[in-house]
Formats: sequence, structure tokens, C-alpha cells
Amino acid sequence: MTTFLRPGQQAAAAFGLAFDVDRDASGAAPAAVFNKNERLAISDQRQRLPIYAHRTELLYLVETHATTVVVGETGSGKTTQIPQYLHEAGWTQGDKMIACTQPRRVAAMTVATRVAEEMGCRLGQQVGYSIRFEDVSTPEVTKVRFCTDGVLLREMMSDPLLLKYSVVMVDEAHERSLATDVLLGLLKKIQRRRPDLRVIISSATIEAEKMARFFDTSNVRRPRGHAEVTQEGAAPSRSPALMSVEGRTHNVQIHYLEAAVDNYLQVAVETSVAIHKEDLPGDILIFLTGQDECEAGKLVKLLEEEGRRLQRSRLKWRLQPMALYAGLPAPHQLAAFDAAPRGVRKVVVSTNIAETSVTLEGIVYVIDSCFAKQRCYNPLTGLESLLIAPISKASAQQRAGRAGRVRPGHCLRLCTEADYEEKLPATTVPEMQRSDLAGTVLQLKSLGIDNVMTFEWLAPPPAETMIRALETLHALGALDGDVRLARPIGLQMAELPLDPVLARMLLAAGEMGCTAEALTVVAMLSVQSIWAGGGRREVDEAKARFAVAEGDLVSYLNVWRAWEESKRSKKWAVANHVMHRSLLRAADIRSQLQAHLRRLGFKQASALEGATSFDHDQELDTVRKALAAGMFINAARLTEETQVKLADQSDTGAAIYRLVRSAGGDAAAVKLRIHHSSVLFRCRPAWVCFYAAEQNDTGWYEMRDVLAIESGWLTELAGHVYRMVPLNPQMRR
DNA sequence: CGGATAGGG
Repeated sequence: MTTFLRPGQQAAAAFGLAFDVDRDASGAAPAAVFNKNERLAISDQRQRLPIYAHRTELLYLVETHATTVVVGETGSGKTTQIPQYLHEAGWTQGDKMIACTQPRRVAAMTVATRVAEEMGCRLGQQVGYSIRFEDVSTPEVTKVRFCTDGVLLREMMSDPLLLKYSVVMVDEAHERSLATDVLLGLLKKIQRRRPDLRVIISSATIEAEKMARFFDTSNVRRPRGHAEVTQEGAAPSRSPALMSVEGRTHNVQIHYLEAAVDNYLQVAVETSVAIHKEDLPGDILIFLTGQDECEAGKLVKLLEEEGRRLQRSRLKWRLQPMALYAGLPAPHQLAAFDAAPRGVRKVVVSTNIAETSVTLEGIVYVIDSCFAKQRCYNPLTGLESLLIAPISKASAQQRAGRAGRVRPGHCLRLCTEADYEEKLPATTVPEMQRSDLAGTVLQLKSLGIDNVMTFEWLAPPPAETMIRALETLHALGALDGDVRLARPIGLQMAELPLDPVLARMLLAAGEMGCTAEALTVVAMLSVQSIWAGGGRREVDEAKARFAVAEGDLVSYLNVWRAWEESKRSKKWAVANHVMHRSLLRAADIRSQLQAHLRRLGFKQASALEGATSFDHDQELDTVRKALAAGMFINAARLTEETQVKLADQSDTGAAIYRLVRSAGGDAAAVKLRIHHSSVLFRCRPAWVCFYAAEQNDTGWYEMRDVLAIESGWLTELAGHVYRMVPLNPQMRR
């Protein structure tokens, strides 16, 4: 029997499932209905936000403390109001600006738009934003600037002390994105040199104490020569201030399963149907782990079937399931945001894109699988894994909160309360501790931080990861023998807004006279999958039209050329199952990088253009070598083994590869195969390089974006990493 | 036999 609370009711409805009411759920008083104030004048609206009552306190704390940590719950108004308060209080006088960083581009844009409206100015005047490819601000005029944390990091390369700014507010710091963590570490460092700078960190409760402790330097002696007293008077306290602002959300009742289940998809469907049959109106949001679970014949399909069955039973309300994930084409994504028509209950089946990146209105029920795919990095193999893992309690709370935006809601967690308490970690491991840090280390080095091992991190990454990053950068030629930034290569690589492997490819192409081709490949590797979803057969057929034996990277050149020949036509893209959106973004990236290369003094050249078919192979080899000059880091060799045939599965015949580098240890044990999405799947080139390999749930490492190479190129291009060894007769093929 | 999510003057 299910016990399942309805709003304002103790009685339980009978469902076929066993949900246990969490009696400890916070019983906060119901808050005022959000956005009731829509028609009020803007100044009245601003004064009704919870943060308004804390305005004086906040300004006092910022005045007197180098760092202020603000815990502002959803709906408190912190993001839009704090920058305005600071502006009104005079923090933007004397040519100084206020920066407010966001982890996502859309957030920077939308918040800036809202604040410009509140301040009664045109966007890009007093209030602006800056994200990659789009700087909507005016020098000398813009006072409040919203930007992504990545943009502010880039800005530090030309303005290391952020002298343009009097205050930097880091919003959503609890999300602990890689860029946020790096920024926080650098801000702490800057504070030593700039006692006048104020840092405001906005964070959820759970991370607030940690942030405050990190920025507390009250016990640290200032370096000699740095006065404790600034020209304006007493320096601010070096103990951070902490401030909390209540939010405006509704109570969300939490429910757990009474017994663990093994098929949470089935349970999610049954729960949706149960809610639908028995409960009050309100849309449902289901959190699952991936695209395939959300769509491909799984949950949405099951729900559709159930919906039809319900309709036959003459239920007044209709059930309308729809998938939501990042890879979904924009028009389909928008469908999830449309309000359901009368008599229709929306069931949005989503990946964790709906946890932080987008907000859906009208959700009253959240069904949470309590799982998500998580990226991890293994510094010993230098490869990443994408594994399904339990989410953290912090994530689960965030997901639950999605049910309380319009009125009191419910969150049904598809695990037992005991499992929730025992198996879910309190917080998610910060990205900093599960990523490849080669790019981050290079950026820090270029900012003059030579000893990255002693850099003060909010969460120190594993030492092995740092060592691996230094090794990678050294192999790529970005660092010299003393692990110092190599000039000019290291500096040039840091300048390029790219992964170090891709940056090295571009520089090599500059030397080898094929920047045109390398720019195309690098741009296309920088966007998420070029290929459109939909029928796999169609996509495979489309792919086959561009496929060449040299691999995916060279195939991308074919796609690009055909798209260019069609005059960048959208019709062409649709007909060829290529995502037009991705190509347009690749085109943006390509021209940005082209400008960078030009500034670095590289001559633009194409190896293939004008090449006759007679010398084509040779010219193509030049391009492949330039690409391999970065990708040699990830080289793999075909072995004689093939994938073992399993009893209940047909033999896929996938060939097994092994990493070429590091003859011993973990790297040598790694078995790789070519990912199904590669044009080289089923092909067996003896030597390959790959841009990315991921371990999947079955334990296999699968190589994506593969380039076939000649074995001799490794020693030719990276003699400092690879050397010729006599062939072992047993290994040869 | 198949890609969670963000991000870069």
C-alpha cells in the first residue's frame, strides 16, 4: 500500500507502490504566491523581494569585509538586486565596474536583461553582459557587467588584478564548476594585492561555511610592503561576513519508497500514472540519467502507452509525456516549456539539465531516480569515464525544489529513506577533482602562477591529476624541462580558447601550412556532436556519405566542405542529418580561432585547396600529421585480440586496441575499442589517435573522433615521448 | 552497436 500525501491532507491515496512519507520534511510556513506582483511598478516590486530588507546590512558588510558570503535561497532576489544596491551605493564611481559571474551563458544574458529593465536603461549601456562571441557592453559607460565565469577568467590574462572592478560577485558558487573554483582561488590571491577589492560569493547553505573559511585570511600575515591601511581609511576585515536571505518557494513534501526496486523506469511510470489518476492537477518532472532513458522507446514510450490506456478509461485529464535533454533540437526542447493546455498534464522526462540549467514552470511533482551520469577522470590512464552514480543529497534537494515553484509540491524519490541517508553523499565531488586539468594548469601558468602544486584550491585536486597535467603539457611542448611555460609555444597555446591538445594541433598546422583544414577540424571537435538525432539508420547512411578511411577528423573536412558548397544552407544540413545549429557554432568558433592565429602571426594556408588528385594523398598526409601533432598524446595500437564472444550475445567482432604510451602500469592494461559512432567502427586501422575516449557502464573504453595514422609518425612528431623499439615477434601483426 | 551537464577577450 502506498502512503502518499496530498497538499493539505493527511489522508493517503492508494497506489500500487509503497511510498513512505518523510515526516522530517521541513515544515516551513507557506510563502506568498510568487510573482503576484507582476503589475506593480518596478520599484515596488524590487522592495517586495526578501533581499530588500537586508539591503542596509549587506552594504555595511561589503563595506567592512573583503569577502561576503551570501546565502540567498531561490526567489530571494540576490542576483538581480545586489549589483544594483552596490551601484546605488557608489561602488561604480571612479571608473570602476561591478562584475557578476554566472556559470551559464543564458543566465548571464537573462539576468542582465532583467536588471537593465529595472534600471531603466538599454541593455549594453549601464548594464551589460559578456559571454563568448557576445560582448554587450560599452566601455566607460557600462557599470554593472554580468558575465560567465569563463569570460572573467579569460579577462584576467590581460588584467590579472581585475583592476576594472571594485566588486566581483560570484553567483551560484555552490555549483562548483571548474571555472568557478579556479576563479575563487585566483580571487583569493588577488585580494592580497588589492585590499580595495570586494568579493561577494553567493552560495547555497551547504557550501557557505566552506567558502567563508577558504577566504578567511585574518590569521595570515600580509606580505611585506603591503600596508594594512588603504588610502581611504581602515582596510576591510579579512574575516568573511556571512549573510542569509530567505527565499520564496513553497513547501515540498518528500516521499520515499518503502522497499528498494530494481527497475526504476517502471516505477517512475507507475508513479506518474498513480499521481495522474488520484491526485490534484499539476505537471510532473521525472529525473533520469540519460538521453536514451528519457526517449528512445523507453520512458516516454511507456508513458504514452499508459496515457492511451487511461484515455480509454475516460479519465478527464490527458497525460502528455515529453523528453528534455541538451542534445534535443531546440523546437522539441521548447515544447517542454510550453504550458500544457487545459485538461492536459505534462510529464517532462528529463536529464539533469532541468536540475540547474533550465527552469520549468508549473511543476508540482518531481519523481527523482536519484541517479545521474557523472564524469570522472582517471589520471593514471588519462582517460575519462561516464558512469551512472547516485546523486548527492545537495542535488536531490535541488531537484526536489523544482516542485515548489508555483505552489506546495511533492517529490517522490525512487529509493528508500535508509538508502537515501546512507548511500547518497552529502555533496557532489567538485568538478575540479574529477577532470583533466591540463587546460587549467596551462591557464594558471600563463597567469604567472608557476608553482601550481602549492596553489590554494578550494578543493585540491589529486596530486596524480596535477602530475599528469604537467606531463601532458610537457609532451605537447607547452612546458620546458623545468616545467616552466615554454616560449613561445606555451604562451600561444594558453592564448587560444581551446583544450591544449587542440591548441597544439592549430600551432602545428601553422608551421606545416594547413591552418584552413586544422581550423575546421578543431572547430568541429569543439562543438557537441555534429550529427542530428532521429533514426540511427538514416544518420549512419548520411555519415557514410562523408566517411573516409583516414577517420572521423578527415570526414569532418568533407562535411564542412559540402556545407560550405551549399552556401551554409540549412536545407542541406537537414537533408544530410547534420545539426545546423552545431555547424553555425563551429563556424563562429572557427572564425574566432582564425583571428587568434592571425594575431599570433601565423600565415593562413590550405594544404588541400588546389591540390591535384595526383598529389592529394601527400597533401592529406600533411593535414593528418598536423592533427596528430596534438593527438599523439592519445595513440592506440591494434592488438590481435578481439572482443570475447559472450554466451547470450552475438560476437560483435570489435577489435581491441591498447594505449601506446606508458608501457607499464594502468595505462597498458586499458583495452579500447572504436566507438560505434566513429566512421572507423568495423575498420581496423593498425595505428590510431583519438580525441576522446570514455569508459561506459560495461567497462569498455571507447574511442571517439578517431584519426588513422602511420606508426612512424609518432616517433617523428613526438620523439620525446615515443621511441622505436625492436618489434617483438609475438606482438607483430 | 550508440553521446550527463556546463564553459573559453
